[in-house]
Amino acid sequence: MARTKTSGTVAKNLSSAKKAGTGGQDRQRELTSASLDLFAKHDFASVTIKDIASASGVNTALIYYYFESKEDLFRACIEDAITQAEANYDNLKGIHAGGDPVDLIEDWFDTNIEKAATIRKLVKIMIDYAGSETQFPSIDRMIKQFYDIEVDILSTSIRTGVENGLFRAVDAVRAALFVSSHLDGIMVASMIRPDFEVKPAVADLRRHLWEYLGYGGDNHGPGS
Amino acid sequence: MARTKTSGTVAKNLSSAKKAGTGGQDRQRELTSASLDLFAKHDFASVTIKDIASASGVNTALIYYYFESKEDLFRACIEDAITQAEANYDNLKGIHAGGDPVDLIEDWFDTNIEKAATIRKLVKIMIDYAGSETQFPSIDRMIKQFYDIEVDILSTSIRTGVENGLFRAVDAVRAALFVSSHLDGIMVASMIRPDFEVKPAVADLRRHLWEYLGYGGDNHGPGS
Amino acid sequence: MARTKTSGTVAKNLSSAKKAGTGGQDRQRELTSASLDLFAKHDFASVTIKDIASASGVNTALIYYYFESKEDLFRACIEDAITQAEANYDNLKGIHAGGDPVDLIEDWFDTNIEKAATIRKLVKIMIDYAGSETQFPSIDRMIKQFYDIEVDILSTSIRTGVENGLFRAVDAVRAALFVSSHLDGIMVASMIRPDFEVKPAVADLRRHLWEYLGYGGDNHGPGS
Amino acid sequence: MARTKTSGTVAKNLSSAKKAGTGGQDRQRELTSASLDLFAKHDFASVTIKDIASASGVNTALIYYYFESKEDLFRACIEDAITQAEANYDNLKGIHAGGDPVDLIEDWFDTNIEKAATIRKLVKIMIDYAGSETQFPSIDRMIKQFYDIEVDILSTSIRTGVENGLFRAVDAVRAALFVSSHLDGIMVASMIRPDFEVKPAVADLRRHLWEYLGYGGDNHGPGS
DNA sequence: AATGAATGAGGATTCATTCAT
DNA sequence: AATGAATGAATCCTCATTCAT
Repeated sequence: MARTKTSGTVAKNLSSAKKAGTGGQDRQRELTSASLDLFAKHDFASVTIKDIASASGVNTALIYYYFESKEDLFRACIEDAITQAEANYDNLKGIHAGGDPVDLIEDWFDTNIEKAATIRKLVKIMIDYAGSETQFPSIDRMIKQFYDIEVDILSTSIRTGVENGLFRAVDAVRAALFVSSHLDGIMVASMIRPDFEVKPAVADLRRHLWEYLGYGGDNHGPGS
Repeated sequence: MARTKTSGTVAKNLSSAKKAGTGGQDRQRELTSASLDLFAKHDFASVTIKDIASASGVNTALIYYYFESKEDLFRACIEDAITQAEANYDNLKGIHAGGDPVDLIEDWFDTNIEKAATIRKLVKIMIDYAGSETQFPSIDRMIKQFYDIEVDILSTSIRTGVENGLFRAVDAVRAALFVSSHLDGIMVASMIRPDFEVKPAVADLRRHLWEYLGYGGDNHGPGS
Repeated sequence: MARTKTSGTVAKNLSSAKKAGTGGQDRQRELTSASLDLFAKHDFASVTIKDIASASGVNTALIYYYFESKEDLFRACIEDAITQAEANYDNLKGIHAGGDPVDLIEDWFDTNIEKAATIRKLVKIMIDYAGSETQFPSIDRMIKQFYDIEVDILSTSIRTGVENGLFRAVDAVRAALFVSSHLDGIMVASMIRPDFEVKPAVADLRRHLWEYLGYGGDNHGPGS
Repeated sequence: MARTKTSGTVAKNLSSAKKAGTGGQDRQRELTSASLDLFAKHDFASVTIKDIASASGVNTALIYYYFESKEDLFRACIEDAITQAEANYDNLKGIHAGGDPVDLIEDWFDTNIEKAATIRKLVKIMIDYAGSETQFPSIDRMIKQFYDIEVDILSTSIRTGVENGLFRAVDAVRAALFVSSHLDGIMVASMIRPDFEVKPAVADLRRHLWEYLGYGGDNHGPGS
């Protein structure tokens, strides 16, 4: 059964192009990109505007030309990160529309392994956001939407598989939620624990899922 | 099957005391406790010494009488939190030494539901620590040890169950790690996602585990 | 007794032009005018170039096309304001050259009531200038000249009236100075005090003057 | 007719005592005093916290120990200045309660000559306040009250004098307002005009008033 | 003539930390 | 053991000004 590696087709933006033509648009992305990296590594308060400016190779004041405040930049970062992540998922949905649910789930795992670094950043930044003083309704909405999409992709596939008689009759939403939150756990564990590795953990989760769904465990070996 | 509630026996922590006086010990705990709450809510850099002083009802300068620096206080906090969490596990081990592995695992779940708030704080603070500039070997050691204990408790029980023929023959360590990181995921999900609830999620994890271990799914309903 | 309204003939200012093009002249006046309003409302340091640009509907950088610096623009503003005010007085002198001193003084009062807003701005901006770090000899000269003209107009008229036997024998310069500084007081009072009104205050000053000069108090009621 | 020079009896606070005992109270006054001088010379926006700190010989941060913000300090300054000025007037009223109105008015002029520097500062700072963005109801109230007191002192004396047959029958309030706003004019003129001097101007105002009130012009010579 | 983008200098404010008491 | 006062070093943000187009 051919597993389509879709990684190549996923969004390719975010390159640090310096003045490529569109003017400020590029600079703006440059800045959010650099910020995202920093915010994903340290927390909001620890990252200084100067840090971001240095990382982007621009003057501190320029950041205020593009963003109203540090918080505004932070918000733009989360928005970017989520938008990106959602794009991955949309892409997945597009490719596998009406296709094999097994394929889609396999691709979902592949994508998450491949984009592990990005997802980790997103999870980290979301945790910080959750603990931050000021909340933005727009961000709240996006976060909810992001997880809704994730759970939707998985639960829909599972349900389809169940209906097709491929999988055991399970509660599709509950299973999806289980997988989704486990993935969060993997990201966090990889932040906290010394030698916790994402890849094998995701592979293990995949194996568990197939077993749980009662789907033949032949060719679903460790993806690495 | 009686489930022993072990929550009553909480650990007596001990941190980098500067003075040995009994009165000071109390103050010190007061301070670490207040700090832990704050550090668990916001991140290290966002919590100011003044915040901690206010929350503890003392003067800012007094904190420096008990702790060398903000970082020192932070370290003491993590130490406290971990020590406390470990005490829970030690307690568990003590009570079920040589006993029924099913009982122990059940109790482990109960404890985690009961102490969810504390565990969450610990996870949050560990994430912040992971992203912090300065690392302390002592903390690194404690974090590793904490997870080792957790995995040890679970894997030992599973292995015993397998040996006793209670459970299916599974890789005990791998299963333990799976459960452990899933629990992290639950804590994080409860931070990030709007209406994610810890209790049902833990109950679900418990159900999964029993099913995975092939252990009869009769009396293991949602634990309150 | 016909009171000639001189208000129609406002001065055509001219400031430190950088370019002589007719179009530029307009823009320049636009800028000084907008600036004058802002400087009259707030103080030099509080008014930003961006404020002025916004108020004039132009780009920030354009201001530097017409003026060398913010200070230069400020100087141009004062110059404009003074030039304008002086023009009013010159006009007055022209109209009443060799005429009735009573008429001239009456017209002086009328003008000051009519142009109260402008005079207020000028007074305010002069106060700011007085407290500013950098002084410009040209401005110093203009301020002195402005007050000299004012006092000259009044004192000349008074002296003429005295010589003609219309007024009591008073020290003309001292009386002029009295009136002139009282007018400043009225402008300032109208800035500071909640319900101080310029018109009645000027009317009162006028009445005082006539009484002081011993000039019949029949038709000199509240102007307008 | 003995003119009581009351200047000695007027408030003697505001000395720049460095840590004299009351603790922070002194420091606070020290800071407002230094600030008042600066705010009276330049405008709010031009005076930097650093300037104030330097002038007071303290660290910049200390200012924020005593005041919430620059604005708060500014407010405290105005309050101090007005309180001081009102104290002068209260003093005046106390001394001349039920006494000779001529004496009181004379003393009022003397006080204003003597405290000219202080009054000037107050007027200057009030003008700046009037043009400032944020208004404080407390300050608004104080300013109104200050002028009310001033006008009250003068008008009451005038009215008494009229009733006693000492003065011509004039509109007491209008006359008081005239004098009061003329004094403002003197202060402002002394800021703006190169060689305008306060003392002779006040002396001139005094002479005018007596003449206007029809009060014998013998011994009321130039006070300087 | 006009603008978007970029920058250096500075300004208000905060914060961890110390010191004298 | 506890506190008020004091400070140096950041940090965020603004602003006048310039440059390329």
